[in-house]
Amino acid sequence: MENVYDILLERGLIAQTTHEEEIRELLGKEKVTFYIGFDPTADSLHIGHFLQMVVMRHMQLAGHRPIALVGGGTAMIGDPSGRTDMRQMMTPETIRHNSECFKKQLSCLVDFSEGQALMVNNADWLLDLNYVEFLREIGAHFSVNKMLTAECFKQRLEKGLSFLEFNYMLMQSYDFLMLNEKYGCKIELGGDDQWSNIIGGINIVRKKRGEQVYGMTFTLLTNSEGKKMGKTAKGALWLDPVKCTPYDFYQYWRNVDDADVCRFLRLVTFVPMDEIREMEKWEGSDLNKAKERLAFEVTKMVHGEEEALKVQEAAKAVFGGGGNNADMPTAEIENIGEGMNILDLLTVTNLAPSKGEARRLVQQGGISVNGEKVTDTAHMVTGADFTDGECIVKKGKKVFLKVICK
RNA sequence: GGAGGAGUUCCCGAGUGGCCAAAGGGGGCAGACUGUAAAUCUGUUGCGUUUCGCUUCGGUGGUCCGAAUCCACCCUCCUCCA
Repeated sequence: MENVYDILLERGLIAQTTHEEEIRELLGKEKVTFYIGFDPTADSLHIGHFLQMVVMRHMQLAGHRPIALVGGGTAMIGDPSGRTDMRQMMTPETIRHNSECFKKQLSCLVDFSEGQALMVNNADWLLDLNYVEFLREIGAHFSVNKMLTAECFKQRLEKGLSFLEFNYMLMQSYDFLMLNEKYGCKIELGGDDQWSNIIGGINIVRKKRGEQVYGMTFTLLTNSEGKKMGKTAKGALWLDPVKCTPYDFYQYWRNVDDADVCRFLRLVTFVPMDEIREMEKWEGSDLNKAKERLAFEVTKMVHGEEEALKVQEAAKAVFGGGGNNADMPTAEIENIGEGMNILDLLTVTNLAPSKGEARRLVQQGGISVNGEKVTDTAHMVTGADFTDGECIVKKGKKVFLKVICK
């Protein structure tokens, strides 16, 4: 069987490793327990976490044992790495709720059955720590001088960094120590912004237990311009279908830049490399096929095959014209009565956030009703526009909405 | 604790009494071109009952016919000193 390290490398997932050769050898010869941490700062994971989940799956498929560490304890502190502002403090209740949500979402790629993967919460050991003891045991091994030079604090040193957050690195390092002690965890994985925190953990495990452990970070999802991915108009690209509908999720991937398709196929899907290499030769509008594949594969993993097929059909119907539009996004309105002004229709269906914007959209020719462009802001939409109680409103080129009249 | 400096619309940033719903850039949205791509060009980007009205420049009060702009107090952040 191919070494999973080579697979990760080939797919472009690996950003940095502490000991390349040793890690590769270790992964090739035995079942290794490794961990990735997730801080429960929201009630859903997003696409950035998804990449970590993909890595866990690659590792699990290769026979290794993942530990998903939920940062119930560290979330009480807030990770300052690479951030320009302080995180909002979270209440213990929120953190607990969020952790529960994570568990469900992680299960879509990671198999937690029969101890093949573990899920633990660092609140279990962090919350009961004794301050003085902790300082003596762990704090003594960290050099402030060194920490201050760490890349992850750089921005914060200009803006201000509270002592609370400064301690985050110690907490996360302690996690590794505990996981190593309890479960024999040997590798810590994480996003590339976690590099400093991971190094801290490795050092403390070596100092306290005399054991050599390893760290590896993964590429952050960025587009060809180096910007962070996963931001949509509505916010982050959440995995939760309520916070980001499967249709929107699919469309997001369907619309990535030409320059990014193949890289994303490598990073976030399990499409065999042979196929991807073939797609890399495609050019021009042929790339649309690759984008379709990407969108379908990712949606399938997150929302299931059935849902992925549905939204794919919906997308084809909508953009291809005709066909089944049963799964197009919809909005309901109460009663059309004697007709409704187009501006009102746009605002009540949330296609436009305000009347002013609705007016602008109409004036600039961005709105169509049943395929007919509407340019008059006084236009009335009447019962005659509804067939079987349905009416299709299009905003711009890509946003379709089926309005249902009850 | 002391001395300075700053807080403007989604973001950066100009604006130091009326011509300010506030320059410029970024981002967003829409139009043209296309391939549901990129680049480019054009328009637009507080809210509304839209040749007009209303709300907004950290907060609260004040001066003035009139305040983002002046005054007082407060809050937050930054820099230097302790």
